[in-house]
Amino acid sequence: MDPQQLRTFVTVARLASFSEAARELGYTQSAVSQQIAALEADLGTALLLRRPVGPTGAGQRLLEHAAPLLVRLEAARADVARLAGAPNTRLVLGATALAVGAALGRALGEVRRAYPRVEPVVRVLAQDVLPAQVATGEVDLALVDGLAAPSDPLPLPDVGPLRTVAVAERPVAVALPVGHPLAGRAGLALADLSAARWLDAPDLTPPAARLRAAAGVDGFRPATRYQGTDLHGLLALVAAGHGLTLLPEPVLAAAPGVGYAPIAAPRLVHRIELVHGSLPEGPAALLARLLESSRG
Amino acid sequence: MDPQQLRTFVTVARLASFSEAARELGYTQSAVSQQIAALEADLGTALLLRRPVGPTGAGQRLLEHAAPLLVRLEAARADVARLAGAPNTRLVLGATALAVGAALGRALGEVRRAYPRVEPVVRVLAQDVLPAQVATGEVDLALVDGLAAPSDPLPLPDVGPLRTVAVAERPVAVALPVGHPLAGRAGLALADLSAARWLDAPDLTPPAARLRAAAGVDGFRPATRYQGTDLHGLLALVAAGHGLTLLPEPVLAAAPGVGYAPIAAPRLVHRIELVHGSLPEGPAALLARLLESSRG
DNA sequence: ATGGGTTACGTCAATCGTAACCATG
DNA sequence: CATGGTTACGATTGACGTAACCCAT
Repeated sequence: MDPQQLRTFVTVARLASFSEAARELGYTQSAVSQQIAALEADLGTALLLRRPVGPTGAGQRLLEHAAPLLVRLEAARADVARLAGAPNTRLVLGATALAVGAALGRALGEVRRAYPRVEPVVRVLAQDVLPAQVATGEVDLALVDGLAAPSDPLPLPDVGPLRTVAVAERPVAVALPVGHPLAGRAGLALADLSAARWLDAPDLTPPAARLRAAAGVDGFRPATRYQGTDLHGLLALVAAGHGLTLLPEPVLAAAPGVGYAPIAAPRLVHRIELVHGSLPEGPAALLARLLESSRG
Repeated sequence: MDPQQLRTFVTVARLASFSEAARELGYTQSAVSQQIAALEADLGTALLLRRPVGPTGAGQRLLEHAAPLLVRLEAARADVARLAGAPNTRLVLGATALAVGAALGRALGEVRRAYPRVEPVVRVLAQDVLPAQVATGEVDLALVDGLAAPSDPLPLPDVGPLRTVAVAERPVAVALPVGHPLAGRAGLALADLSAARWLDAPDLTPPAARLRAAAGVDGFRPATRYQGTDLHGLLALVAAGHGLTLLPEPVLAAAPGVGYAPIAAPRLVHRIELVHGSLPEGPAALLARLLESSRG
């Protein structure tokens, strides 16, 4: 099972065409055909149906394995390259939207003082792609926010040997329109809110499925979906009564126009975790040290 | 980065010898040397120091990536083979020691009635190797027990696309010698026991590091280490006052000679999860269905 | 001098491209 | 009949083994 073969296999499957895949990979259509044939011979099964081109059952299974495999291969290469190559003088930070805050601002300031020549880049991305971006070296480190039980780490996809450290932990509250009867109430149970209308903002807050798992009950039916990473827009929808959302309490305390009530059960925290691989000396390593020690 | 090259690399590193690795892999010493050279050329760095043979820094990093990568490759192959090969007529179940219980016994009985010709095999293994065993097809499915927050899945190593379902969940209690002042006490907090003497039984109960993380405090210093998967021996040590252990409450309730006290905080459960890949029709699939529906 | 990793070189297999071929819509 | 995947074939590349080499105990 050559990685090359796996790459062309996933490409063919994605484009549903041998010739398109050949073009994208810089091969002849014939070479692609031969690679697929070799892979099928190696595994002893047909992987693709031809005309129209699509995965067989076995091909479907292989596809689920192949993508993470290729990510991990690239991650391995990036990891040794990091250690072998020139000392990194850039600083690219990946982060989920809610992970960018005052603590990061302070730390970034110190890094700019120490390395005046580097221009830090902050790239806001979805939670589930960040570990892969770190592993493959597309970002140097990442700040990921999410909900978890106090004792448990965030459930992040495992894409290789990465270090994960919590750098901030805040209580969780539900955002409400001002004047909502529940606003300000203490001891709220998440399960009691399962029948309410919820806002689904996948780039900012945990999805409904996660809420159901945390509360242990069904419900949390999303009424409106908010696509975007902008907090103000989401809060405006909350204020207008379009639904509820779970957010860190300090964020809601500082937001005008919305009320909130802390969630007491189940015991949940909003946590920001720093994800990074090995960091040779440089601005990225400094930023990691600052964030780890600031813890806030 | 050919998988073959990675395999010889990890073998050379493990045996600290080119010639030994060549013997184990069925190559010439020369071929091994050439493969390592090619890999080093590909990655642009020295990976091994010669005479004595050992990994360089970059080699160390690559080793951390290579082992899981090879496991996942084998898992991919096994997964398509499962779907392509002859319908599985065997039944090999992997399980951690505490996951083998009455519910499994009942389910296994039904499987034997439905498939009188198969001889089920139950293989007791450590928690952290079971997912890999499932992925690579060495066992058909696995029952894994462990501690977790009620809403969170067990923290298992991710070795590929596997399905995980909770099949049983029980309260957690601390095992104590009979007559211990805490025995029978309700509302015990785990953190209050951090200074006690603990038994470290890595094959049966969560390690000290996990307890520290769950309780959020230091401590849980292991006094005695118990290597083995036999519950009775461990309980005998508890009864003799050699230390405390965390176990499912029903197990302790049925054990003579030991007392116990349920843990109220943090909210933890002892859960048994079923781990399996795709299961073509056969005894393994039936057992999975039975376990999933019994939930006990 | 010997054990063990490297290098040179010959052989064989694998892979790619060109081009002829065939099947499906 | 045309688009697109397969097969045949020749050329190139790469991988392994033998054997000579070299370096460090």
